[in-house]
Amino acid sequence: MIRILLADDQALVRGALAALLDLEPDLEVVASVATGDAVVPAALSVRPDVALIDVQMPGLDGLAAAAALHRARPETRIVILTTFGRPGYLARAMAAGAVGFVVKDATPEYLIDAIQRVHSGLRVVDPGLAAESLAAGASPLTARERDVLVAAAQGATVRDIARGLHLSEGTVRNHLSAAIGKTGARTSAEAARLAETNGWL
Amino acid sequence: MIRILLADDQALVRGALAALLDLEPDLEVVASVATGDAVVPAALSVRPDVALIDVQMPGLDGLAAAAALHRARPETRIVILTTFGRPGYLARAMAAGAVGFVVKDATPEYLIDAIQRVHSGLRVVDPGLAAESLAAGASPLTARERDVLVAAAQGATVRDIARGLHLSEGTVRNHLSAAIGKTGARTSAEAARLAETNGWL
DNA sequence: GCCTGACCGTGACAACCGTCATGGGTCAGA
DNA sequence: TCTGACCCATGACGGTTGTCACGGTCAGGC
Repeated sequence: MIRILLADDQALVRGALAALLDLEPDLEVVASVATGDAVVPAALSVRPDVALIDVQMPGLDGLAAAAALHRARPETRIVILTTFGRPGYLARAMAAGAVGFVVKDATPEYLIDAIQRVHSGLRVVDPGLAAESLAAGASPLTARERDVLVAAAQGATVRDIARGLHLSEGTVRNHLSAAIGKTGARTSAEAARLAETNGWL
Repeated sequence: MIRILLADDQALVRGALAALLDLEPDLEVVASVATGDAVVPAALSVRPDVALIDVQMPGLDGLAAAAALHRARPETRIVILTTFGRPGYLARAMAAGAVGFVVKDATPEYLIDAIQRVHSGLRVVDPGLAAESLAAGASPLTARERDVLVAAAQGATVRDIARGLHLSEGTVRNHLSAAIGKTGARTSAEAARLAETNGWL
C-alpha cells in the first residue's frame, strides 16, 4: 500500500485526484492540504511514502515546499505536479529533491505509473520536457534582474520598480536592458513574459 | 441517472473529475473530450443531460463551445468550470446559455450539488463572483481596443500591432490610450493585464 | 598583490510611448 | 436629417524607456 500526501490549492482538483488515486488498489491518499506551508507538518504527522505537490500554491509555493519537505523528511518521495511544463520548474524541482515531475496534461494512467515507479526508487521525468529544459538551459538572469522582471511583470513602471527596490531609475533601466538582451526580447514587458514562461521568475 | 459530458484540455483533470463524479450513484460520465471543437459532435452522439465545460481549451474555447452547444442541443444543461473566476467569464458564460458557473476552488461536494441542481432546472452561480461581476460591469472596451490589447498582452510593440492589424501607429496609440483610460491603468502593459484578469480579452 | 569578472550605480542621448487636438468616414437610431 | 458612437488618420508635445559609455565595489584565481 503506497501512502500518498496530496498538495494542491484547488479543492476540486484535490478532491478529484484523491478519488482517482483511491480507485487504485495499491494507492491510498492519507492527507491532502491546500497550502505549501501545510505540507511539512502534514507529512511529519501522517508519514506518507509519496508526496504529490502542485507548483502553484498560496503561501509557500510548491517548489519551496518540496525543498522543505525533502529536508524534513527525506524518506518521502516527491513528485511535482504542475499545469505549466516550464523548463525552469523542472530544474528547480530536481534541485529541491523531487524525483518525479508530471504535467497535468498527462493521462491518469501515467500519473499512477509515475507514483508506483517513484515509490520503487526510480525517477520519472517527461522526456520531452527534459529536452526542452536542457535547450532553455538554466536561468541566465542575475538576482537583481529577476527582481526587476517580477515587478515589471505586474505592470509596474520603471519608477515604481525603482521605489520598490530602493534603486535609481537608471539602474532599473540597466537591469531591464540586460534582461531584455538575455531573453532576446525587445521590450521589458516581453522580457517579463518570456522569463515567466521559462520558469525563471 | 444524470448523464454528463466532460470537456477539459488537461487529461489528468478530466480523468480525475470523471473518477470523482462516477463515485456518485446518480451521476454518470458518458463522454469526455479535450477540445472545444469536439463538444458539439460528442453531445449530439451521446445526448448528455449536463455538460461540464472548462473555459481554457485549445481550438474553440469553452465559452464559444458552450454557445455552440446551446444552439445545437438546448436540452443539455451547461455548467462552466474554470480556474479563474474572472468577472467577464461569468457574464459571457451566461450569455452563451450556461446555467451554472463553478470555479475550481470549489469543493467536490459543491460541484456535485451544482450538477444536481442544474439538472433539476435551477441556476447555480457563486454569489461572491456574481457580486464581483456586477461591480466590474460589462467590458467597456470597443472591438478595436480589445484587438490592440490582446496584441499588447503578448508583448508586442506599437509598431508590431500596427503592422499586424494594418493600422497606422498613431491609431494604435489612440486605441491603447483609450483602453488605458478605461481600465484605469497607467501603461499599456498594465491595461492588458487588467483587462485579462477581468476576462475582457 | 594583481587581474578578472560579475554586480551595482550614474548620466546622457535617441527612440518610443501616451496624450491631445483635429479631421474625415461609416452606420444605427431618434 | 441630425446626432452620437465608433473607426481611422495626422501631427505635435512631453515624458518614459532602452542603450551606451563610464566608474565603483567586491569575491575568487593566478
